[in-house]
Amino acid sequence: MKEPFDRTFYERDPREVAPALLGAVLVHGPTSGMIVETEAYLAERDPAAHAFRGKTPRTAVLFGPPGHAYVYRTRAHHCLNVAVQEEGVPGCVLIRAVAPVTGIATMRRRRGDVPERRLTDGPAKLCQAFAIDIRHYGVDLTTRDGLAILDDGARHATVQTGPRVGISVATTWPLRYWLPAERHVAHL
DNA sequence: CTTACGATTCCC
DNA sequence: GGAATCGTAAGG
Repeated sequence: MKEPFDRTFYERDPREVAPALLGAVLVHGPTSGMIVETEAYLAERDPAAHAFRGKTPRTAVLFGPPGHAYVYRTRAHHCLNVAVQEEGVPGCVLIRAVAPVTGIATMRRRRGDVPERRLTDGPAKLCQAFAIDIRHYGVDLTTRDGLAILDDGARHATVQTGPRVGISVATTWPLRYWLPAERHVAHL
């Protein structure tokens, strides 16, 4: 039986948590999927991080306790992150892609007529497929209720790393992590 | 109040 | 390559 990670799992540096999240299962109602791609955003000196310019109403949850969802809107889309590190330290991990496991028919209905591998291969695409939006801002991901991330109990020795995507600064930092040979990873 | 700008996606 | 599209943050 898969269980949520405990609080201490999320208390670490985003560069540790991001690869550790690969293989874990994102669950929301009937939909679930294995996390196959993540990105780390650092609490300190990371000009690409939303928290770089300090605490605002939008980024407040990043400064709160770890393991809570940071959902933000960009243009017409939503993205899901997990706040990590201890309270007051705004590190976070962006969930960039999952591989669908259950509720695929539901995802199809929400995503429209797209190829199977395009269902959840992007941060905004997976939010649409899982019906994650701003209402999930701040929700605790360490409980089984509602939106949750469950531990698959496996270790993933072969994690691929490379530059983050979609940003305009610090573009060469190798803070993107994904499972090799995964069809559902974006930009592959 | 006004303005600039996206941690994206989809279509041409 | 370019538009969609609107909340957020910063500045007047």
